[in-house]
Amino acid sequence: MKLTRNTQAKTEILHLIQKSKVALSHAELQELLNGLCDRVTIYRVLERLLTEDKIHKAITTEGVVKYAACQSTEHHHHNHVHFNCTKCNTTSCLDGVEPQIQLPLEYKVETSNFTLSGICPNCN
Amino acid sequence: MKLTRNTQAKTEILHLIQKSKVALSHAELQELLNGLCDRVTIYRVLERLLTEDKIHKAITTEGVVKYAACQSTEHHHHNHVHFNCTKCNTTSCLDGVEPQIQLPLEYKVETSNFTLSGICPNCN
DNA sequence: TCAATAAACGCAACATTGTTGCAATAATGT
DNA sequence: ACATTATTGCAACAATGTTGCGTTTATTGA
Repeated sequence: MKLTRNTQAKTEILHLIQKSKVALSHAELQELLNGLCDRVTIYRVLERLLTEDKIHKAITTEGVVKYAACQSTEHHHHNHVHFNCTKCNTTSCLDGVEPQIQLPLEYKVETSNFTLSGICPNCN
Repeated sequence: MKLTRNTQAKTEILHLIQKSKVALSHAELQELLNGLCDRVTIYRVLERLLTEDKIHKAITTEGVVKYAACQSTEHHHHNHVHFNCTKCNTTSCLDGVEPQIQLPLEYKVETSNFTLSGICPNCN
């Protein structure tokens, strides 16, 4: 495996994502980082964290890309559901929920994205 | 209901989406339209077609927004699954497939987006 | 501990995608 | 055919994402 270094930017970005209850967009991370590193660096760090399986993508029903920490490293399924609240504009993982889908065998699934949008319990 | 006019751009864009077997992005539509109308008009027409329920959005696992025609106007469910082939880079509706999701009652779902990514039967 | 190495960074410049205001145009009802 | 107003084109802008390159810095081994 290729060497990947734990830089200040990478450490801080991962911490931010991990301690956040909701998935964060690039713009939100940039805000939180408050100039600690360059815009471009954020993109590159996120790319690295994705390939290292430290974080995963959640895509809202509007097409906005957000990032969330991967939980249990052990049997962590990426095919869980994300919920995007249109009121507080947060996206979070519904960890318990796993969608059941029966699709024709000819399809080979590699990645998936399930996102529901609406009103979350907090805003209800 | 407010008046909406059937302009040349709107008619052509809807035709393109309807006769296409796969969902089309804004960029792909612009290419196909070959200068028939402005970039901005395409955005506005798509917006109108969405509110008129003539088309619906499909969002790839990469966050790219694509548009597909709504099929049977009668009992057309928008919570079907889209499949995005990473080889031929097409996104299409899996009309028969409907995901089963049990989520806590406190969540009020308004819209949803289910997208699988991988290899489609044609590229297999 | 320190020097060598290459991963990671900052910056600038660019590409793509989406939005807004306003004057000109064209689709509809009469 | 005409008046009304939805729709368009254009220009300008904002937001988002990418690339190249010279510099910095985290790591490894002497």
